[in-house]
Amino acid sequence: MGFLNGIEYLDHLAYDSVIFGFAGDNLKILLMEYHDTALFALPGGFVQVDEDLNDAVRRGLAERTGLQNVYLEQFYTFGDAKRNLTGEMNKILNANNLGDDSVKWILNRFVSVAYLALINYKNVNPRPDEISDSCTWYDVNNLPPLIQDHTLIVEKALMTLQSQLDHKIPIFELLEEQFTMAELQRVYEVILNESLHRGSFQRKMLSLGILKRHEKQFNGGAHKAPYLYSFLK
Amino acid sequence: MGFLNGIEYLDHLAYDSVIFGFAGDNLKILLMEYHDTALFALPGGFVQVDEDLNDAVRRGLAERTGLQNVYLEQFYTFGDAKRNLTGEMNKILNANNLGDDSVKWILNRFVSVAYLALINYKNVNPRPDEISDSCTWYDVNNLPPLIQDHTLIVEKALMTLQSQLDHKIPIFELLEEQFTMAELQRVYEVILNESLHRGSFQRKMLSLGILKRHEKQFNGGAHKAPYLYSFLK
DNA sequence: CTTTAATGTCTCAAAATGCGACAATAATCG
DNA sequence: CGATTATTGTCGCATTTTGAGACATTAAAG
Repeated sequence: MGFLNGIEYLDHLAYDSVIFGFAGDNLKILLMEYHDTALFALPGGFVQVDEDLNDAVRRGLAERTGLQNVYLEQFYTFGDAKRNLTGEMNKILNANNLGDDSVKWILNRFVSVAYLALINYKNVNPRPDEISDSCTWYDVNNLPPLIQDHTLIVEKALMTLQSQLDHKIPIFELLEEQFTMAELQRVYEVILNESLHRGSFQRKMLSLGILKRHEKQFNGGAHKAPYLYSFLK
Repeated sequence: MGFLNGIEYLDHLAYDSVIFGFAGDNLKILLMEYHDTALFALPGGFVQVDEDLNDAVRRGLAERTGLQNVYLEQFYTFGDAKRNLTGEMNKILNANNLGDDSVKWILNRFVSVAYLALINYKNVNPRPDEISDSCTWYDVNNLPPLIQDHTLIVEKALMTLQSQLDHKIPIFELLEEQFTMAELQRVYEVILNESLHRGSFQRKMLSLGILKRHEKQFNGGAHKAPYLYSFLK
């Protein structure tokens, strides 16, 4: 077991979360930068000895974003023996004056269970923890270099999103309560990384019977004002 | 850490494998029965301290089935704090005279990474390990009661199979090198748990361009002899 | 008032799908 | 040995889904 701030955690087990938001025209994820290291990482954490794995991830997510009840899905567990580079972790520990023996367990090998979350960009107030300078949004197609195998984790998260876009993923978690058809289409296009035909997309979405149409908005933009939609539930 | 037969394993981390085969007209999975306990479980194991998680699972699979290079896919990690019922494990340890302190670590909480495998029923020679009486096939729709949350693990494996049947799953791993269209259709029907229209299924499969048609077989059965097919690769 | 560009909808062709029907075939049985 | 029977491969047809362009509508900009 390992201790951190007096709390006991399972050794060798961690989680990392790929937290997706949608802003402007692009998918973003939350990244943390550690003090004085220029090392970027996915927000992650450890599992307390009597805590459900899923609860641990929700706890960490709430601490980082202030959000409860977000859409959260486990997608893969990364367990290569060599995935933990002790050099990087040493640098982080030293920069934070955490070099004493009581936290040496953090340098051990860790198997990490990876989760993806879909959240509304605007509802979030990212909060860095004690050992990180920042916790901010980065464009998924323009990430800084990440520690360990975190780039691979992000790639796998994206693949999971793509493969599940048709069925299971509640895309509305990424959008405002009300949104235009163009915004919805843009989310699909960014996740699938391909452009879709406007007419066909609109017809398909409306035929699914999952959208409620509201009055037209007067959004101040030029040209014909679009309807607003929301997801039925 | 924990030791077993002089080998060191990561504590708190295990894997379980749902090994699918297709025989007669049904999906089957491999289950183990522990000595003198009437307890059934999925074949599983532990991860050595310097071993990749995926390698550990392949090692265990080879030991149980004698097979190398099988299709293997990680599908979920089960991490509830209460998923390990010490009563069941105690019973198993006692029945095997393993009650001494050196294996008490097995009674700890374990997070288990679950894998599914697709293998050819006929190529397998299931081998029980030291603490199990048997390692044999059971019809997926008629399983004995399983320990811990293993029934849940099987259900999730089946759901994963269903959701991936269209895209990613190499179904041919379940079949002989050559097979009839009726056999292939039966595999789909069993996994999807619904009957399919014969003509449409044949047309669809042939249109995919992934099948090679061979000469007709003389299978000794009555009626018109069907073509044999194999998957292109 | 005209221009411009985004929006909602429609039409048409092409493709995919559901479902039944038909002829061909090979073992079985009278 | 010929008729029966059940299975197979294929086809036809109606229906549904999809891809792509076209049109009128609309609201801001010039």
